[in-house]
Formats: sequence, C-alpha cells, structure tokens
Amino acid sequence: MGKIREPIKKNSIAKKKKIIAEGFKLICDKGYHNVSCVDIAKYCSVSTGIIYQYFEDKRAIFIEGVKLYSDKIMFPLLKTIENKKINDNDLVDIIKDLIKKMIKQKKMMKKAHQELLSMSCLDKEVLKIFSDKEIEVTNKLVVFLQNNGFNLINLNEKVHLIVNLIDNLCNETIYHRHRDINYDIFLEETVNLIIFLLKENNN
Amino acid sequence: MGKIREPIKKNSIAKKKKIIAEGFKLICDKGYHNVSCVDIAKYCSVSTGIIYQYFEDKRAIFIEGVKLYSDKIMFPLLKTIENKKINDNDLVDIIKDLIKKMIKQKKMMKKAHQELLSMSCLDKEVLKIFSDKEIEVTNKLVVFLQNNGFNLINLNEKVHLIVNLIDNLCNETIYHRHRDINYDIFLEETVNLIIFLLKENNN
Amino acid sequence: MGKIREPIKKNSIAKKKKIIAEGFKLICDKGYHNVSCVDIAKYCSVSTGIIYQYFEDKRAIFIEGVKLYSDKIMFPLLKTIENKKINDNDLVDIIKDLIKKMIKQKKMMKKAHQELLSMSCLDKEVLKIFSDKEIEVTNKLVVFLQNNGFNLINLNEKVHLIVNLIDNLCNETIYHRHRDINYDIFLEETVNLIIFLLKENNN
Amino acid sequence: MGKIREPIKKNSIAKKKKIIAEGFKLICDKGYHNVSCVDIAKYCSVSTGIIYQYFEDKRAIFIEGVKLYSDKIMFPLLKTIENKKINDNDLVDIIKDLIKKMIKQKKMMKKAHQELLSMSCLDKEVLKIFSDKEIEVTNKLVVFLQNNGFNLINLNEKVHLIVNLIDNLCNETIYHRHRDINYDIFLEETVNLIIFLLKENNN
DNA sequence: CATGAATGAGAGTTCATTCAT
DNA sequence: TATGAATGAACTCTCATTCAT
Repeated sequence: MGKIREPIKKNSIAKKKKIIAEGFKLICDKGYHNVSCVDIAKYCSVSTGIIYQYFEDKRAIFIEGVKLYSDKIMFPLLKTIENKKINDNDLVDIIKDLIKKMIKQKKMMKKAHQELLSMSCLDKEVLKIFSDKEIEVTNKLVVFLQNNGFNLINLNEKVHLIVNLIDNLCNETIYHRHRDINYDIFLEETVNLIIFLLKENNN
Repeated sequence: MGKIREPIKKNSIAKKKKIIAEGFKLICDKGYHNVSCVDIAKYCSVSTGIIYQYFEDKRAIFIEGVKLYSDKIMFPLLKTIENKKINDNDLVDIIKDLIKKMIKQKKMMKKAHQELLSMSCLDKEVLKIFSDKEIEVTNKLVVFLQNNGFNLINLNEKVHLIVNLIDNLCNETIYHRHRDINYDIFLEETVNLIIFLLKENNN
Repeated sequence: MGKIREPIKKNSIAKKKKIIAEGFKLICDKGYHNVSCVDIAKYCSVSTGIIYQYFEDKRAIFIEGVKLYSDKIMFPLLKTIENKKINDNDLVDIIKDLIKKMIKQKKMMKKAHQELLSMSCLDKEVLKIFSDKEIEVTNKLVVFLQNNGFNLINLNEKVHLIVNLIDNLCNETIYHRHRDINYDIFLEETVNLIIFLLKENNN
Repeated sequence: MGKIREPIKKNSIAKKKKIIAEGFKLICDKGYHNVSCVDIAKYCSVSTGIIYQYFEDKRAIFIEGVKLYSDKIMFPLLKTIENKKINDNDLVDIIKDLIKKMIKQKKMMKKAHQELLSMSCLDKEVLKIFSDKEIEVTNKLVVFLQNNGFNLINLNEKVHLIVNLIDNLCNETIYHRHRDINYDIFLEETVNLIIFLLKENNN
C-alpha cells in the first residue's frame, strides 16, 4: 500500500541517502539474495521500520543504488575518456591504456559487478537503467570521436560494437579464464578490430 | 550428509530425469529464487521426499539441468554449424543465416536464457560449465574453419572474438533494444568484423 | 549465527520469561522429544519467530528452564532444611520428616523429574547444572551439620552418601515399586545408615 | 495395525535376532533419538520393510534389545559374584574388588548405559524390565549372602541398599566427577556402610 | 517521525511408514 | 516373503512486513 514517504528534514534526507549508499554496498557485497532488510537496517544503523517508510522493499533500495552508482561499476569508460585527446600516432597505445584502466576498475568492483550483471538479466528496470546508461556512453563516445576527427558512417553502431568488444575483453580477463586463450593475443586482436572499425572507409 | 541416493530401477531413473527436466524448466520459467523445492515436487508430481533423496538441494537440480540443457539454450551455434560447408562466395550470407537461426533459437528460450545468464554471474559451478562449453564451441569452430580452408594465425582467439560478436548481436537484438541502434546496420557491421577477422593476413 | 537477541523492554523480558516457564512446563509434561517449537509457541501464545530471536533452539529453552527450576524439582532438600535446628533427641524423627517432605515434593513434580533425570543422562550441560547444584546442596548440608555440632571427618563424602541415600529412597518410593521391598523397613534401614554415618567416630 | 509377524524360517529368525542385536547396539551408540529405522535397516543390512514386519516400531527393537542385553550393561554385579566364596577376613577386599570390576564393566558400556538410564526414566516398559532385573539381582545376592553365613533380618531391604550404594559409587566415579569429592574416601565410606549393613545385629 | 519487537507464512528438510514389485 | 523406493506430514528455522510504543 502506498505508504512510501519522502523525507523532508535534512536529517531524514541524509538517512535515506545513507540507506541507499550503504544498503547497496551491502547487497553488492553479500549478494542480493543473501541479505535481508533487517541486515540492511542493522548495517546502516537505522530501524527496520524506517526502511519501509522510504522504500517499497529491498529491491527498491537496490534499484536506487543502481541508479546512483552503476556508472562507476558498469561503465568506467565514461570517466576514463574524459579530457582525453587522441592523435593518429598513438591510437593503439591509447586504446590499450584505456582498456587496462577499465579492467583495473572493474576488478576493484568485481563482486558488485557480478551482482549487477546477474540482476540485469532478470530485472527489467535494472536492464533499462543500464541500457540508458549505455546509450549515454555511446553518445559521449560518438561526440568524443567526432571531436577527434573520426567522422565515419554508422558511427553509432560502430561505437556500440567497440563498447561491446572492450566489455568482452574486460569480462574475459576478469572472469572467464578460458584455458585455451592467450590474453595478450586476445588484447591485440581486439585492438585490431577496434582500429579496423575506426579506420574503415565503409560502403 | 551422504544420504544422496542414485536410482537403480528403470522407473526411478526416469523419475530423477523427470525432476531434472521439469524442475529445470520450472526454475527457468519462474526464476530460481521464486521457486521452492515443494513447488518443484508438485510441478513434477513427485513427493518432496524423493527430491532430497536424489539431490542435495534445489541448486543441485538446477546444476544438473544446466549440464543437460545448456547447449540448446546458451550455445545453439554448435548445432547450427553441424554439417555445413562454406565457400568464399556466399560467406556473408552463410554468416547472416547462421546468426538469424541463433537469434530465433535463443528467443524461444528467452526466460531460461536470462536465468542461466543471471546464475552464471553468481555461481562458480555454473560459470565453469559454461566456460567449458564455450571452449568446446571454440574448438569445434576452429576445426570447422580449418576444414574450410581458413588457416589463420591466432585462430583460437579470433574464434573467441567471433563467438562474442555473434553473442552480443543476439543479445542486443533479443534484449537491449537500444533506441539509437539500427539493428540492420548493426548486423552489417558485425558481419564486416567477422569477415575482417577471417580474411586478415595478420602480423 | 549470532542472531540471538536479549529483550530490553519490560514487556519483552516478561515474554522471554514466559517462554522459559511455560515452555519448560510443556516439555516436562509431554516429554522433550514429543514437543516441537511450534507447540511451545502456541502453548505460550507467542509467535514461532520470537522463540528463535530469544533462543538458539528448543534445547536452549529447556536448559534455561533447568537452570531456573531444577532446585525445586531435583533438590527440594535445600528448601527443606532451611531454618531447621536439630538436637540429638529427635534426630531420627527429623530425618524421617525431612524425607517424607521430599517425597511429597518430588511426587508433585513427577513428570518433570523424570524428564530432567532422563535428559541429565544424555546432555552434558544438563548434567553439569545438576552436578553444580548437588555440590551446592552438599556444601549447605555440611555447614548445616557443622552448625549443629556434627564435626566429623570426611564430612563432604559422608554428606554425598546421605544425599544419595535419601535420593534413592525417594526414587524407590516414587517409581520403582519393587514388589519385594517393604518400604517402611527400607526407610528404617536408610535412616539407620544415615545415623551411623553421623555418629561414626571413624578412623 | 497388527501386521507384526513372527519369523518361522531359520533364516528369518536369524534376521530378526540380528536386527535386535545390531539395532540395539546402534541405538545405544548413537542415541535413541539420533537413529532412524532406515539407519537401523542399513546398519543391519536388511530392508526397511522387514523391520516393520517383525517390529511395531523403533521402540520395539529397543525394548527387545533391553530385554536381551540389559544384564551386562546395567547389572554386571550378577556376573561378578558368580562362583565367589567369602570369609570374614577378606570381606572388605572382596567388596572393593567387586566394585572395581563393576566400574570397569560399566565404563566399557558407558554410552549404552547412559541411553538405557535415560530411557528408563521415561519409558514404563523399560523401567519394568529393569525393576524385575533388580529384583532378580537382589534375590541372588540374598541367597549368596545366606550361603555365606549372613543371616540378617531385613536382608532384602539391606541388599537393595547395598546395590544402590554400589550403583551410586559407580555412577559417581564414571560420570559426576564432583570436584569436591575424594573418590578414594568415597569408596572407603561406601564400603564402611556396606560392612555396617552386613554386620549389624539390628533391632 | 522513528523504533525494533513481534508476527506468521513459507522455505528447506527429515523420517516413520507404506506398498508396488 | 522381502525389498527399498516413495510418500507426505511434521519439524526447524527465516524473513519481509507490520504496528504498538
């Protein structure tokens, strides 16, 4: 029943923010299904009752957390390309450097990353947030590339492919550990593809 | 405790298989966390007791199901390339056809596919099964390509990339629905990349 | 896991006490193995949940009950000798009177007594509680006897024997009903032994 | 429902005996409430079905076991005095020796002893078996003492007391371990009492 | 507004007993 | 007769949610 209430007092607003921040952290850490609302309340040093005044349920806390923090965990690319300039000479190095930074970031958030990935498979709202965020990333990359002289056709779709390629590389490196893959070669081949996409004078 | 029993009688073996098949179906349909062992028992028309004689717990049923059915749901590529021959002329068409078939298959198993993906993010054993299966797919594709005259260096890594590219395309098409993407162009560009990988005289 | 909580509010403290008192009563009445936690909850008019917030499990309720009520059930001797004075003339009568009072008390608690005895055979913690209580009883009796002029050697061991003799007599009378025993004579002989122990100028 | 059947074939009779012997052993070992009928069946290498054809339930197996084997566990005194002769000179030594042998025997059967003691507190049938056995023991001891020249009044009751005293001593020694008791002195005092009982020219 | 004790439905699991083979 | 697979009621325990204070 619609008893959800928005905090007005400064103090209460801070409390709600705390529940999102800390609660989201706990969920990502322990796993969504291994954490109860009482756990979250305790972890945030608030009463269980207050949680049900600010949030529909556990999922709502998670969703709010996803909205606020998914950038860092799922899309480190955004931060990484900010204030970058590229010139043709060191294109390969720049891409490699960027990928390495992303891997590092994602590794730091491994647990959270897994949890978010898992939830995004099942929860339409989470997926929507990610889709929107991906579009944002794509758009920024498109602008970024155009500003750096890459005026290609189908740039939108190419950027999507690039994002996917980088994401795959990151995930392969962090999780899969396929025994039969040489990850250095995998990196080279991925970069090759990205360069091909960026250099292509298609159609 | 080691109370898990292996069925011996024909009838019982069938019953265990039924629990895996139907139980896995139910889990994929409703979601792992929305289904209890009692639900599974009812759905399979068996007693709850028998479930605990054949399986450690709910997860064990799921894992068995994954082992048996993950091919069809996660790796339809395997079936799709069997008994195929390719010649240079229609390479593009063959790839496109293959992708379309895979999308169709995955769409049929959408719910199950989501559930498996989600679980693979959290459960090491599930991930392991998938990793192993992926290696198998890669190896078969490598052999397949070699049999068709594609003797490229880094073939292993390239095939991995191809599998990823196709997988991404499938997922994009089935789930993401990014508003800003033209999926026909996305398909063209993906195929372009695959062809590039297959034609490349690298290094 | 450490989810056990200590009640703070007056009301809750009373509730926990109620669970111990009534739960212990029910267990003693019906038998430890014939009573479930749900039974106890219903009998105490509380929810099952609260039981698991205050107690580890059923056994914990029983143990708490034993700690609180074992005096009355197992060691009525303690209460019985309080504020007694003895002089040589009526020693026999005093002992007989004391024994009769104890039998009466134990008879009232027959079911509980059986249950406690039974559990003490199997449960080390219960046995420990009883052992400690027995030592307390012994010590008080020792002091009591010294205050009444019985300064014997090996008083500790003698008192243990006396306690045992009385206990045996009680149990024989309440339970065994050996057909071949004349319980009046059995009482006489037991008192004889006690007197012998108290009068002995040993070694 | 009265489906209990008595085995007729040699083979089946042996099977029933086996269930009693081995089943009783298992129950005493693991504890009555920690062993299921299926456990017993497995332990005895018989089918669960057959158990329910020969016995009402688990308790029935236990009762049969008690009937057959309780002598050794609860009343080692019987075996110990067989073919003994006593003369006044070494009466003390004989009693001490006897007690030590009993303690040794009971120690060997500690687990079973505990279980039987525990059950005897709750189960009237078990208690009856023990009561009858105790009467038997008493009677044999009475005859034994008369044969050795102890023609005392109230011999029956005295023997009961002696049996109790010895039993207490055994139990104290094996289980209680009261910190404040010196068990050598306790033994001395107990023997003193027994001698007193045997020498007394009462009334 | 905030608290956290209390609720009770429902999850996972066991086991005495039955019954088809 | 003997088997042991199967049953399902009953047990222990958890947790999202409520509500008196």
